[in-house]
Amino acid sequence: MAETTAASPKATSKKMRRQEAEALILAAAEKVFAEAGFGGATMQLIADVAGLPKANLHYYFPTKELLYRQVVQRIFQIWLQAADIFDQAEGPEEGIGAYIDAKMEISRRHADGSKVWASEVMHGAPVIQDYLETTLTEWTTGRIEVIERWITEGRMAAIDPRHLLYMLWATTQHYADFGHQIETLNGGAPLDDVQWEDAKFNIKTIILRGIGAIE
Amino acid sequence: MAETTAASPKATSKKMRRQEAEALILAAAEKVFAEAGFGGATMQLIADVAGLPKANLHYYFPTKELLYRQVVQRIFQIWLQAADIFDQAEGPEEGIGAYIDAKMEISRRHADGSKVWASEVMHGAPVIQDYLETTLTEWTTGRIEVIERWITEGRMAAIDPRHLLYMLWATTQHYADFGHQIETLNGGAPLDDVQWEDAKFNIKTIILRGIGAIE
DNA sequence: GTCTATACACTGATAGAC
DNA sequence: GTCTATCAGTGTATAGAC
Repeated sequence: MAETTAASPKATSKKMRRQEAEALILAAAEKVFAEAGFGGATMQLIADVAGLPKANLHYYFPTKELLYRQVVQRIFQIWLQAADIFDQAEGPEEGIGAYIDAKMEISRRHADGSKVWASEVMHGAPVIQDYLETTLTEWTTGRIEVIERWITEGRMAAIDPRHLLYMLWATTQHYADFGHQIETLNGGAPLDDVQWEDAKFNIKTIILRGIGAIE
Repeated sequence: MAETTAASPKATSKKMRRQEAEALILAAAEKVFAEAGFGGATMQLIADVAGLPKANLHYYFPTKELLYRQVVQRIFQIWLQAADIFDQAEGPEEGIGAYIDAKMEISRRHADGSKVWASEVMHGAPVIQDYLETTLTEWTTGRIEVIERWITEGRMAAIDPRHLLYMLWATTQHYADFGHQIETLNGGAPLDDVQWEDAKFNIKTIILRGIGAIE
């Protein structure tokens, strides 16, 4: 289906639609915020990465903080999306295993987002604090109940669900947040496909065996 | 033993010795860099926290980057000091167990330092890259050999030592770097003594059992 | 909607009195 | 060694032409 009228010269090609411009800016912002932090990032640099004049950024996102806020909220959504897998599972081996796979995939595909998230939390979550207190707290409580049920059913050892969750978050996100360190220890090269599979396999093996979900 | 001469009115009380002033500034800097990141930290704020005029900072540390560099290097030393424990052990249960205890203690006592370190690595290690390529790489290689020997001796399962180390780093440092998130999920209160012991115990249980070092 | 030019605030760093 | 006053540079944000 064509635009409202094909006669309009400012249809789709030259004039970017609002949504496209915003997505372009958000992508550039995520990259720059990840590399330089909120304080180190400049609107000028974000504009350069996006290939737009600086003033355009302020047209779509009035302030730097508002732009940052949107970036963080987007990441939080991705962070939560991996949660669904947890619920659909019928046991710890499947549920936690799939959760590790999903979070590792996020660390690989959205490394910049993960870093922005880490930075935000490290600095006391000035923007996302309300989400931590509501959405994240509720999600965590729900998952703790699931794990406790698995323990009661004798499908895994009686470990503290809270510390297990922290270990899952820490370990998977480490591959994004500390990716530079891992890359350096890997001889300067990013992990290849095989190494990522190795990482997933090792993590799953240690944790699932550690909680008594597998032999 | 008194100062060179007790007659000097600017002996010890009023006139801070160089070492003391530097330590005071470094402590304030670590706190501010941890809370705001390198870009977000200001020399003015560091000065305020240290209780000194801004110009004094530039007297002891000519530039902001040099001050930051010293903070990062100090943290790296603490990071490495926990390594010794690893070597003195005669098996994985003792060695890795003690290493977890030591790194958790660092996360608790030097949370700010851990955050500065995390931030530095996340942003591509602009200051500490040479240490990653030399000291850290050598340390890691040495520890991998130890773990491989333990595997050969049948004292633990055949997991990839590299990913085990990453898991150890990630999990222990998470309690410092994501301390704010953990605190929020703990009802807004920092972990108390018992909870820290719980954390250590759960981590050790899962990992040591996960690598087949204990039942 | 897009972009150039610019206002205004802040920051790192220094000069120079004490 | 310590501190006040200040400079030069940079950053966010906006005004206003197109």
